[in-house]
Amino acid sequence: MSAAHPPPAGRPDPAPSSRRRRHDPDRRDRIVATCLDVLAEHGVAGTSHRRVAAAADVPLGSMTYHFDGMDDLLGAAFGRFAEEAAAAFERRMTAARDLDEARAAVVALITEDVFATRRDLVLTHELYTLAAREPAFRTLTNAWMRRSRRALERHFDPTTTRLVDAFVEGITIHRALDTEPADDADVREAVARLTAGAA
Amino acid sequence: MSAAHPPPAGRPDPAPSSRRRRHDPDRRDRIVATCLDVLAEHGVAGTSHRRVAAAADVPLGSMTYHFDGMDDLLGAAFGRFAEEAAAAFERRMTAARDLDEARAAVVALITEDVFATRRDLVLTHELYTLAAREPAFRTLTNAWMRRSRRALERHFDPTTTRLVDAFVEGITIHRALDTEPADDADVREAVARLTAGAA
DNA sequence: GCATCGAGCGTACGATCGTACGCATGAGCG
DNA sequence: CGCTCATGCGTACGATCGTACGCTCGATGC
Repeated sequence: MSAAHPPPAGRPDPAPSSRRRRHDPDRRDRIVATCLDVLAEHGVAGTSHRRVAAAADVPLGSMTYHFDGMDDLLGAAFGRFAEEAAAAFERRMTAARDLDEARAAVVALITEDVFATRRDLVLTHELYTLAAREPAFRTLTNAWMRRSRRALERHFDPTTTRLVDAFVEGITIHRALDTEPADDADVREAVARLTAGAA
Repeated sequence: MSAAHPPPAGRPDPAPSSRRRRHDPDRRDRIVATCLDVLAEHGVAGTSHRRVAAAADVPLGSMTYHFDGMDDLLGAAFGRFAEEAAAAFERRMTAARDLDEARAAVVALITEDVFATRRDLVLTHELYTLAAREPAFRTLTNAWMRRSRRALERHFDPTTTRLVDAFVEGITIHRALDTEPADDADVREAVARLTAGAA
């Protein structure tokens, strides 16, 4: 923490300067991105304005300037996270060309670690926990889920979609908790069963 | 919160007094129980020694006396929670007499709110989140899961057990997040499929 | 070129945190 | 009946928190 900013020196590109260097959209983004790192490492409980500011190498004052308090910051950070996760999910699912490929995609999402880096796992649960307790954050998780489901519904009927979605969620938890998770083969088998006749 | 406790009046039995009233095992228990309430309401992030002490109506000093810091307190509280949850789960599952009743029990666990009061949902996720980030708490969740699974394995083979367990977990999340969860009938159907030929 | 104005940040304040330290107090023994 | 000692608690300290306030300073209009 000691010698923070680049400092007086730095400023990579004071160059362009053509028009407003003032309202730097970079700042806000960097804060949001860094906030996710801090959240992944210290959890909501350990995330403070100061810690994020230090990690993002921005002055503390920027925090209250760019965000209306802690909840606003958390909302922005988790919003971005959910956005990216949903996008990745969509990409994966829309790439599938038929039912079998869709099933394979679901299995891949679980077994490969696309969705399962420890970081993402932690962030996901941190968000879920927040949403479970505070309804305000549920609009965020709901939007995320809705989007994921829409992607699944390109291949499965709505009912099957909900079931598969839940199953994926559950397996993901078990992975996050290091509980000896089900074998890949068993997961494949289970997905097959859940989606039997489900176009 | 205002007028909580039974209060100054109470002390049901200062009576016995025959031997040591000093080491009051009640104190510690009440702190642990109250801590769970605080956790459910404010989350790990909002749980402090002071808040718990106030809610449990014990002096602040008791906190550091009975527990070696915050983590110890959290461990004790979540330990009790997991213990109770596992016991309830076991009771439910061991009551089933055959495969069909076992399936019904699993469905009941999901559809009825035995396991799904908002409070328990919140506490569960709060614990999972902690465990996802801090390995120390994973021994706790692992023990819980292992116990739950052993109960399931009275009726299903190990592989099926893991799959069903994951499915239950996933549906539970969806309920916690108020995402429109799957219909009861669909859940029943899904469990049937997952457990087809799984004695 | 200068006056003006708002974007952005440095700093300081009050609240609250976890924890250590030392005293009260009542049980147990002679 | 009094001494002793550990249990249990009141309190105070240093660190850290979120946030408000006011200054700096570059961009813009004349």
